[in-house]
Amino acid sequence: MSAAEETPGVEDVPWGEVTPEAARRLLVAAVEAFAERGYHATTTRDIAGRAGMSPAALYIHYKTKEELLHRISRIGHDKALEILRAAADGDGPAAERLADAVRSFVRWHAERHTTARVVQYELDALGPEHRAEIVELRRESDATVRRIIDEGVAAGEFEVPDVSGTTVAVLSLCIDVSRWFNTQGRRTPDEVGALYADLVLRMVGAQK
Amino acid sequence: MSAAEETPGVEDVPWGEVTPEAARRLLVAAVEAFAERGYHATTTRDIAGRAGMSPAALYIHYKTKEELLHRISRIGHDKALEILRAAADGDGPAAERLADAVRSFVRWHAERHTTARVVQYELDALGPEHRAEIVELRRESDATVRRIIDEGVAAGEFEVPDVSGTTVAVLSLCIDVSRWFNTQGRRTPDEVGALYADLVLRMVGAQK
DNA sequence: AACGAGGGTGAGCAAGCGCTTAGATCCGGT
DNA sequence: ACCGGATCTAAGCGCTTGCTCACCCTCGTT
Repeated sequence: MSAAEETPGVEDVPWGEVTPEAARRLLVAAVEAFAERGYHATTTRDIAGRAGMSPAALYIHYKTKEELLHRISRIGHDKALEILRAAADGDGPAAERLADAVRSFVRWHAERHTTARVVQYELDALGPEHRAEIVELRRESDATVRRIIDEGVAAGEFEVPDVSGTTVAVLSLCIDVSRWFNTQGRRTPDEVGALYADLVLRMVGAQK
Repeated sequence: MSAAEETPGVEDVPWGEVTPEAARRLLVAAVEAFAERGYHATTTRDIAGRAGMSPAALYIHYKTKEELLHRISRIGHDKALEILRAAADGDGPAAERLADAVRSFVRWHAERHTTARVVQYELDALGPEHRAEIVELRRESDATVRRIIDEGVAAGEFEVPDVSGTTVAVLSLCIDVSRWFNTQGRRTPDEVGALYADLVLRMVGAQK
C-alpha cells in the first residue's frame, strides 16, 4: 500500500483546472454522457440538461461539441502520462518502477473509468489536428513504458524477447481496464492494480 | 503449430452464411462503416452507398440499422467462441491448449480486426434484448478460458493466485488487439498471435 | 442612477437522420 | 402472353441534430 491520503489541495479535485464553474459542470456532464452512450450518440441537449442549463449555454463556454471532447481528452491524457512518468522516474530497480507504473496507471483507469473510457476509446471522434495532438501524447506514454522495460532488460532484471511488442501489450492491457471495470463489481481499483502489476512482472520475466 | 489448413469448404468465406448476395454486400459494407466511424456515426445512406444501392434497399433485407449490427455481432461472437472452444477441447496439456486458444483467438482479432472492432466495441449500441443475448455468449467465452486455466492449475502446470482475475485479463488483452492492430503495421497476425501466446503462458506461470 | 460586460435563456434555422411508400423492373412458372 | 412475387429506386415524411440569434438578467464599477 502506497501513500494515498493527502490534504485536499488546489488541484486534487478531478476537474479542478477547468474554470469557470459552469464550464466545469458542463465538462463533467459531457464526460458522463460520452462514457455512457458514446460521443456520437450524445446530444448537446443531453449534456446541457445534465448540467442543469439550456442547450445554448454550452456554446458560451465551448465553440463546438468536439472542443468539449478535445478538452476532456487532453486533460485525461496529460494526467495519464503524468502518472506513468512519476513511476518511471523513480530510482528503484526496473521491476519496482514497472510495478508502480502499472499499479497506479491501472488504478486510475479503474477509479476514473468513466473519464478513461472517453479518453481512450473516443479518439476517432476528434478532428484531424486534435487527434494528431493526442496521438503524440500516446506515443510518449508508449516511450515511457518502453524505457522502463529496456532498462530492466539491460540490468538483467527482465527477460523479454520482443520489447516493443511487450510494451504495446502492457499498455493495451492496462487501458482496457476502463472498458470492463465496473464500480459495482467484486474488485476495488487497488485490487485490480495489484493483480495487474503482478501479471505484468510475469510478462517481462522478472524474478520474484 | 496446430492444424489450420483445410479444404475451402462451404463456409470458409468470411460472411458466407449471409444470403442472399445483396444482404451480404450490405452487411459487409456495414462492417466497414461501423469499424471506421462507429455505429452511431454511420448513416444508413453510407452503408447502402458502399454496397452500391439506394438507401431504401437496406430495409428490404433488414428491419432496422440495429438489426444489422446485431447480425454482425451475433455471427462474430459465434465465430470467436467457436475458435476458443476448438482450442480448449484439444487433448494436450493445458499449457498447449491455452497457447493454442490465445494464438488463434488473437490471430482472428488481428486478421479480421474490422469485424472484431465492431463485434467487441459496439455492444452498447445494441438494444436490451440483443445485448443480453450477446453478453451471454461472452460469458461462455470467459468460462471456456477459465476452464483451461483451472485445469492447468489442477494439473500443477500453472501457478495462478487469482484465476478469475487472470481470465478477465487474458481475454481483455486478446480482444484489445482489434483496437490497435493495423494491417499496415510491422507485425503480421501470426506474429502477434505467437507473441501473445508466449505472454499469456508467462502470466499463468507455465514452465517453458 | 446609469452602465457595460459576461453568463444565461427561448425560439428556431438549416441540415441530416432513420425509415416509409408508391411505383418501376426483373424473372421463373404456367 | 400473362402473372405474381421478389428486388430495387425516387421521393419524401416526421423528427432530431448541432448550432445561432435576439434578448434578458445580474453584477461590480463609476
